[in-house]
Amino acid sequence: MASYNRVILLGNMTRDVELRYTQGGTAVTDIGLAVNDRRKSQTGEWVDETTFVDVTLWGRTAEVASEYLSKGSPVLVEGRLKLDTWETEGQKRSKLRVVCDRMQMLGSGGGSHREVGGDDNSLQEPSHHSAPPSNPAASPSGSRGDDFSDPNIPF
Amino acid sequence: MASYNRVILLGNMTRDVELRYTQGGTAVTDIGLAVNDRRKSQTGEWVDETTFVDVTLWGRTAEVASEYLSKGSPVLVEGRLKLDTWETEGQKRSKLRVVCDRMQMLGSGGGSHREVGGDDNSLQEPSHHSAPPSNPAASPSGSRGDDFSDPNIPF
Amino acid sequence: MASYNRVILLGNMTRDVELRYTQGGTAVTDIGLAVNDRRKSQTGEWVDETTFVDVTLWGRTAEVASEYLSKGSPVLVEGRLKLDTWETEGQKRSKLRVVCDRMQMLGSGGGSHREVGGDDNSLQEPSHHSAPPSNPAASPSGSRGDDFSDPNIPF
Amino acid sequence: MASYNRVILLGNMTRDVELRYTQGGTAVTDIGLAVNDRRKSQTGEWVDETTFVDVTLWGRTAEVASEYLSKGSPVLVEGRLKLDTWETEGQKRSKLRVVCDRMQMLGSGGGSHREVGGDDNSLQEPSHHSAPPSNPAASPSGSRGDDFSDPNIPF
DNA sequence: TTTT
DNA sequence: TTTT
Repeated sequence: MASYNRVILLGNMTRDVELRYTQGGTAVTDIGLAVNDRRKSQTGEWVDETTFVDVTLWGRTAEVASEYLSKGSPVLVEGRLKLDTWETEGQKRSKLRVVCDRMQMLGSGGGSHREVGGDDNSLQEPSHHSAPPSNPAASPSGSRGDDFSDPNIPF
Repeated sequence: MASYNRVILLGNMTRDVELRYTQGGTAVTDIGLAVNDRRKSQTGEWVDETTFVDVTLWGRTAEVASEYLSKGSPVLVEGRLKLDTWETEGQKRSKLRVVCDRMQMLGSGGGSHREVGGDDNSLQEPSHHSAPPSNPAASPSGSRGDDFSDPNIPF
Repeated sequence: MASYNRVILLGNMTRDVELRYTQGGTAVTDIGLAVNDRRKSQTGEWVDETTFVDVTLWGRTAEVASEYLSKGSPVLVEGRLKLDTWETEGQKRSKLRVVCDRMQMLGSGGGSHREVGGDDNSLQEPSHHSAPPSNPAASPSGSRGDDFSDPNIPF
Repeated sequence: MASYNRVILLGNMTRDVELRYTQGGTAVTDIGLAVNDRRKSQTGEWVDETTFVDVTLWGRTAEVASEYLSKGSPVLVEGRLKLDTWETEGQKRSKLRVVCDRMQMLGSGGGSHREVGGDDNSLQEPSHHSAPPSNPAASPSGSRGDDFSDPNIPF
């Protein structure tokens, strides 16, 4: 019953980013990632083995990728495996891809520190994402600062 | 400049959960985890090596842990390393712990499927946590269902 | 140029283990894993989303799986994504699977502590796998104990 | 009983590498890693939070680090948490560090593809690391090539 | 004890 | 300070 699903990939983008938008206005994109692995063959030479993976980025992560990344860019993504299934001419088909939770750009050029996705990284309310939605009064935006002033929580 | 920080531990709790609350009303707790590793010694016997780690849980995750877990419970946590630093008698001290993003209970008894933390796992807006806060109109809660009806996004 | 490829899955086996052997006598098997994820739908109910993944186990790991696991068994695997490619009727096809480096059984019944794969977990020579093969004299099996007696390395 | 222990860090080295050797001739080093995290403070500014971690590298991995890395170098390490314990003046002390299984250099300058640690990445015998060392006859080096020619194993 |  |  228990389960866990985590993928961490560091590779290079195989194409430029093409942003789409849902009807609700949320940005989405499927980037292609090439993850290289060099392994020694039986004859002793090094053989490159490349794994091509499609990675879906949502929301702000997709927009940041679109703005800063392009074909060839190195990038680290963290996410989960997802299985898409569909039918073509009566044939069941399926494909694994990664849905990204977090993206870390690794551009050698830029010096910008950018990680997107995951929680919103706010210090004062580190776990707002797991706060009970049924009790919005527990963390109104106006009172968030209170948490941080708690002397017992040196977060 | 780029960075990444990820820890995944599966172990047993070394004590019961003691919930605390910040002034803002957010639940917090530091659980103790014992992670066992069995390694072969030089004489060929198996030697157990245990790593004890303190893991901080926030918000709903802390509450769920408090409700369902106790000393001895197996649990999987995902999070990041965090360094606490302080001074005692003029001595600088520091300690690594883990701040949990996600928790997965592994109780052999219960059949309940429970994973907490991370995003809120809502299908219709998978990355709301990374949505641009500066543009709330782009994803008002009343229109979230729209995203899901988008025919081009078989998420 | 840099790359990294890591997958960690916890799920249940979708079928029994069928061991095969290479001509060289190495055991191998492809297990099926069902990784469940429960997410909240737009209407508020919990929807189960299952990701089916094929995972290849090699050597001792395959043998242990064959001995202890069967359809339904919970298991945690760590490995990397691998892309298989082939042609069917002139059509290029490909499929992602996971090649397992490490397996951890999670059977609620058994109390046996078993993790297989990865290094051989020998305390006295923790990194023999990355020892220089060009200098076998540096770590002959007969002298391995020496490492452990090194007073400066409280490993 | 089950356990899992995995850490993945990407950061910058806080000092140059100082190689040591065990009596058995195995290289070892403890590198310092600074892992930066930028989080938004309650007042809306970005605050940098740095986690300093000691990471132990063994064998070939230590040597490669010593050769190619220095203070400031970006590097990705994968390993496990380990708890060191000792006594000072009757006081029990302990410290968490990471023992590295795998290292990936991320030098912006070099174009060299280098990952060290883990298995030896040989295509023809992917899981030799989990082969029973007590039975070398099961995989003599002379017969390793056979595995690869197995038509049923498109590894 | 600290890196970008 | 410790869990199975």
